Parts: sequence; structure tokens; C-alpha cells
Amino acid sequence: MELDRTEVSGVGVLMQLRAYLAQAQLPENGRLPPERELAAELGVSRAELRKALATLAAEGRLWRHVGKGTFLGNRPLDATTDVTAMVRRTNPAEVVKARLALEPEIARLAALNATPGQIMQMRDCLARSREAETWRQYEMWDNHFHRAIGEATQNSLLLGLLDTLSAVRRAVSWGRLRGEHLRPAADHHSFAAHEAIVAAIEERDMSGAAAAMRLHLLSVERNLHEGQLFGEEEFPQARARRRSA
Amino acid sequence: MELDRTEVSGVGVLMQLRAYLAQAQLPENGRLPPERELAAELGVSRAELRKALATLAAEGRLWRHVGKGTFLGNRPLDATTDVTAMVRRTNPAEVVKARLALEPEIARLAALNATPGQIMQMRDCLARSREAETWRQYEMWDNHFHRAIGEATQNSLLLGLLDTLSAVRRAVSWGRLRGEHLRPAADHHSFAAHEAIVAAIEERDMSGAAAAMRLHLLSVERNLHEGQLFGEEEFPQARARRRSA
DNA sequence: TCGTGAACCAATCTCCGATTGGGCTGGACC
DNA sequence: GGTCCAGCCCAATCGGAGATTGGTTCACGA
Repeated sequence: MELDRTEVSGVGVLMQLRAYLAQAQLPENGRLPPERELAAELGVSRAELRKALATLAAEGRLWRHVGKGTFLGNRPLDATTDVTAMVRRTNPAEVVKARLALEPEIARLAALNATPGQIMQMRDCLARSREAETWRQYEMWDNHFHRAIGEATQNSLLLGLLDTLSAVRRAVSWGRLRGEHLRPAADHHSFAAHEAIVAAIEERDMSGAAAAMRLHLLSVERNLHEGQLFGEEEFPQARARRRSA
Repeated sequence: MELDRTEVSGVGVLMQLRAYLAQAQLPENGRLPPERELAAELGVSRAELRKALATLAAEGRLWRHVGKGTFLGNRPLDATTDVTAMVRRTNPAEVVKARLALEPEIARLAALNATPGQIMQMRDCLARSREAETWRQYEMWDNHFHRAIGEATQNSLLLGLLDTLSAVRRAVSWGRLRGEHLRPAADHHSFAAHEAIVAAIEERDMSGAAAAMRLHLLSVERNLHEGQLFGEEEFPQARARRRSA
């Protein structure tokens, strides 16, 4: 395990470092000793060692970060997308347009891939949303319904995107949900639209499912433009604007 | 500003607390004094105060968290979707299917909303991708191209979703990109497909843009199934599988 | 019986020192 | 006169100790 330093020293620090890495069986993503320590162990100057390490880093064989250390393998990506940043930039109109882009295609894939159990789950969400006694409860089951369709795509990535979209949607329409004592009317337009979506999915009608979802979201968009979110409540801003006019 | 405690004490801690909140002009999302401190200031027991605070929290007027404190307004959402979690669950096939669901619709909206400047930007990306001397460079300009289309939707939320998708895609296909000395062939199929997409966007042909994007991604999917990522390299797994067979 | 105060608990924050990669400089050495 | 190096400083990060804070339990007593 011991390297013959006098032997290798002339051949260049880079080769010596490669030999060290081969000899020290570090685990994947393992951490190397700190620069100063490693330089002393290899019997080279820190500047020389840094040059060799920089070469290996450029090759992508290791990555380094101040305060953390030097690690084997590929630099991990920064990993998180900030939902709050999206929320700050967007608005309800964009949210509906994004849903119109994504959810019909999700419904299409759900019609292809949904299991009978998942279809039952959608139906269950619809039943519960009809029994909802407050708008908040209704919104919860509506969310579950749309997520069930996302699950039925059998595509975890699409489901993740849908979850992100839903998180933004909830955040954007926060505080818009008033009148907790009221409940959706029995003939609330969404009920029929939801039914049509599930029916198309059950019949494995991919285009039909996409179209039904699209129609549903278009009516949501229409309500948005008429200023009545969820069919009965309007934006506080809209009310304030009218009052000041 | 000073409350007459003997006066209000009989009316219930809840009312006393509301009066305190009205009197102490805290900023939005402002922080209340800690329980113990506030209880002493109001001259009530901590248990009583906690009941009143719980009521206000249930009303959504404030939110609390261990170790942090009590704050006015709505509880902020946990805000970040973990890309690494998605990466762990998904695979290249899911990535392509997700792109097939999202990007044609993005191209459709881009055809409607793109500015001439944005179209020029797309063309610039294509030119640079043709001049790329390594696959890594090509992939970079390909990314820029698809993102330029996302920007052209004028929808920050869709752009955010596309960015998330791209981050996952890059992470999933990481290390798949070999042969840095090679470069895309001059007749690489993506070049023509990209051209068709921009042309449709420029002609404001929404359906055509969506169709062109769909065709492009279908060919990407086909290459994936043939095991040659980026037209020349295959998955290490595939090679290993064949070797062991 | 009920509320009270005190103690305990776990999550979180804050502060400080140690560690680490990155960078600069004076001086030794040939 | 140029090259290399040890030493030092810098900023980012980590890790631990102690304090803070909402949540919970429990014995005591009016």
C-alpha cells in the first residue's frame, strides 16, 4: 500500500496522484484528504498538488468545493427548484394556461395507463368532492382527483411536474378561498366535467380524455376571466378595484 | 398603548389577545413575542394564552412552529421540490415521455407568443449547435434552444416547469455523454427537426410547431429505444447487459 | 375538578471555532 | 531573472455548544 515516492516523484505529480487514488480504495463519491494533508503525504508542494487536482477536476473525475473538500465522482446538482420563486413571478392566468398545456396530455396518458384501481380512486375523489361541505374541502378532493390522474400516467416525472404545478397553484390562489360556510352547488359545472374525464379514461379514449380535461380547464379559465374563482367568489383585488372606482 | 388588564381580563383571553394584536402594529408576517413572555405581559397563564393562540391559528390569522416562534399571516409553504428525489425515481424513458407531453404544447404557445427577437435567439442557438465541436457543446446549445422556446411562451410558470424537466433530464443522462472528441454529424437528424420547429413558430403555425416538436421528440425516443443516445453512444447499462449475456 | 406553574422535550436558531479549497506574496534557490 | 515554495490570509462550510421556542406532561393546590 505504500508508494515509493522517490521512484515516482520524477514522473509528475499527476501520475503520482492517479496512483494514490487507485491504491486508496475510496468508495464512490468518497472524500479525499484535505489538500495540505495530501500534499504532505505525497511529499509534494501544495501548488503542484493543486495543479494535478485541477486536471482531474477538469476531467470530471473529481470535484471540489471551498469549505467542503475534494470528492470523487461527479459534482451533485443543486437539486432544488424554488416554488416560491415561481409564485412570485406568476399569476392565476399563467397558472391556468400552464394547466391547459400539461393536464390534457396527462389525461391522455392516464387513459392509456390507468389501472382499474386507479380509476376507482378517481371516482372516490369525485364522490367525496360532491359531499364536501366547504369550498376548502372541495378543493382538497379536487386536488386529489387531478393528482390521481397524474398517478395513473405511471410516470413519476410527470407526476412530479404536476405536483409542482399544483403547489404553485395553491400558493397563488391562497387567501382567495373565502366563504367557508358555503359549499359548491350540487350542479357545479366541475362535477359534470370531472365525470366526463373519468368516463373517457375508463373507456381508454385517449383523445377524449385529453379533450374533456381541456374543456374542464377552459371553463375554469372562463370563470377566472369573469372574476369568479370557484364559481362564486371573486378576487379580493377585483372587489377592491371596483370599490375604489 | 397600555392595556387595562383588570378591565379586559374577565372578557376572555382571546379578546385580550386580539386587542393586543391590534394595538401592537406588527408588520405583515411579523413575529409575536414568545409564549412565556406574552403570557406574562398580558397577565394570563401560559395555558390560557395557548388556547387563544390556537384559536387564532385555526382561523389562519397566525401560524406557529417549534423553535421558530409565532408569526402573523399564512404559513409559508415548504417551497422546494427536490429534483434529486425525482431523479432517483425516474428513468430516461419517463423523461422522454414527459417531454412529449409538455414540449409540444410549449411549442404551440411559443408560436402564438414569440417575439421576433426570441425567434432570432432560437436561430442563434441552432447555428451555434451546428458549430459545436463536442457533444457536450452541442447538448448545451440544444438546451438553450429548447429553453428559448419556453421563454417564448411568455409564461414564467411553464418556463419553470420546463427548467425542472431539463434539470432532471440532465441528471438522468449524466455520464452517458461520452466521446468528447467526436462531434455531431453534419446531417444529424436533430438539425432538420429543429429547423422545422423554428420555421413553424415563425409562421405562427401553432399546430405545426407542436407537431414538429412532437416529431423531433419521437425521433429522440426512437434513438433511445435503439440504445444509441445522441445518435452514437449507447447506455453503459445496455453494453454491460449485452456483455453478460 | 380544574387550572396553574414548573419541568421536560424536540425542533430550531445563533454564535463561535475549526476546517477547507482558493489565492496572494516575499523570499530562497538555481 | 525566473521558478518554485512555504507561509499567510480569505471566504465558504462544517460541527458543536448553548439558548430559544412551541408542544407536552405532571404534581400540586384552590
